[in-house]
Amino acid sequence: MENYKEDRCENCLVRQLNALKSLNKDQLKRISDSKVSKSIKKGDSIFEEGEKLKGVFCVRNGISKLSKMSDNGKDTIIKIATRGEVLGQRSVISQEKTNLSAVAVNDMEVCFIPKIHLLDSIHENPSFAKEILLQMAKDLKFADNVIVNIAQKTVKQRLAEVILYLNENFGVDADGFIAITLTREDIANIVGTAKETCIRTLTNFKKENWIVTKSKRIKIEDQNALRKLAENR
Amino acid sequence: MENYKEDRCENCLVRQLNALKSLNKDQLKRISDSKVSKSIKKGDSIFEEGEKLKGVFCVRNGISKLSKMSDNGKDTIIKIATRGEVLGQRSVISQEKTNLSAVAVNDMEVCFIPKIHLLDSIHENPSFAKEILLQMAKDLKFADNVIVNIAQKTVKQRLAEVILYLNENFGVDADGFIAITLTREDIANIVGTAKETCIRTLTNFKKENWIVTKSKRIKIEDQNALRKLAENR
DNA sequence: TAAAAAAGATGACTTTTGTCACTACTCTAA
DNA sequence: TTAGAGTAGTGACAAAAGTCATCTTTTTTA
Repeated sequence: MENYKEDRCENCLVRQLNALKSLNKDQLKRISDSKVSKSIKKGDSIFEEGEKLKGVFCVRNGISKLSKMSDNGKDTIIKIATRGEVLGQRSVISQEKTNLSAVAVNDMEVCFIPKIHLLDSIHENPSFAKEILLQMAKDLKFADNVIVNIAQKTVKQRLAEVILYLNENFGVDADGFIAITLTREDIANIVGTAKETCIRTLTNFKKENWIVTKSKRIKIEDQNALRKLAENR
Repeated sequence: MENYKEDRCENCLVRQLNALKSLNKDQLKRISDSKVSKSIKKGDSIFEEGEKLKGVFCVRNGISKLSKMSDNGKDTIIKIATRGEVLGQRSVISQEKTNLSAVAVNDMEVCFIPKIHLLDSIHENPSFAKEILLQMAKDLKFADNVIVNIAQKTVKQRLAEVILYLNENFGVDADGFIAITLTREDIANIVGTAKETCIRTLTNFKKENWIVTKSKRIKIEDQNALRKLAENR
């Protein structure tokens, strides 16, 4: 956690939570004043599973993968977080060690908000607390979906779903390629399969002309076909 | 939702949330007065996926399975809820249709608490809101674990884990059998596998003398062996 | 309490997925 | 600019899990 520098980061935490209106000026100022921002290099970790966090991290720029290690030594990526999203909320709220690791997928800028501010605001400001509740409710619903998908769908279907998800959430670049480049292994770790199986399935999609790849990058050519597969139709 | 009867159910919601101290007398009385209790027969549903709930349900007696249907028509059981647990919280808080179905595993008694009371208490009482936040944080952590397990472990390992979980959470009866009897299909739906695979794996465990079964009921004979398997040692 | 329904169990077979070993490509840092 | 590290891709094979059919046992209910 070295390398901090003072900085106003435009109240990213607050903005992300859509709760700007629910914090008064004093609270805002207090949070804003205490923030420090930090640069993180691609591949470096923001925090590691098992760490006790002193606050939350708000993504200003770049992309982070949140993953958890299984007993067999393999990682599963639980979530991909981008600009505006808050990392470490869950464990700060429950005052436990974090159950996830956060690693930068590309160069990032995050700002750190000491936990006292988060906890105080929750306690003093019901609307703020409610915003956080809503955020967690959303995460929970998402998690339920992931569980059902992994439990019931094939790798083929889950991979199709993940590609569609990435396409929808990160958009495409000028050439139409999905604007987030993950390694095949990362994708496999989101899908919950082996790297080789992931690559083979991508090859399969290419042969069907549903996608095109250019080294790491992926472009969707037939969204409907992917959707049909993912949704079992 | 017919068949209500007036009843004080000892503030189950409040008790479950460990937040008794955080509600004042007025709030307690208001919630207590508005509660209605209901009997639900084994196999009947409390609510169905997609319903808009008018409140939450607190389990007074019996066991409920919370499940979600996949596109392929197969159920996955996300959670087993018992005495003191609250059903429908997530969707009431986010004011959305529920993403899960709740079905009674055996005869149940639940009490219904109109959502207005939950929402009001959250807004008026920071400690109460925080208790709910903690509850959801816990659920979220649990969900993360389930995701990693389904993604990385074999059916054998997950089944061992589920048996240990049931044993720990529901205890054993006079003969040492786990005090919750689920069908093999229910167990398969928790593990996220086919009924036949589940049965075969149980047979396997029996041959290893790790468990004993008596029709539906299961007794653990070698907890260490199961744990070792589940934890990849 | 007997018939029907539901659930458990198992075999045979197929499909899916994982593992290991290796080659080829691509990016990055000296 | 080039060597080396990291990543993509593929084949061959093994293991895990799913499906379908069938029979037995248990549970429910008329």
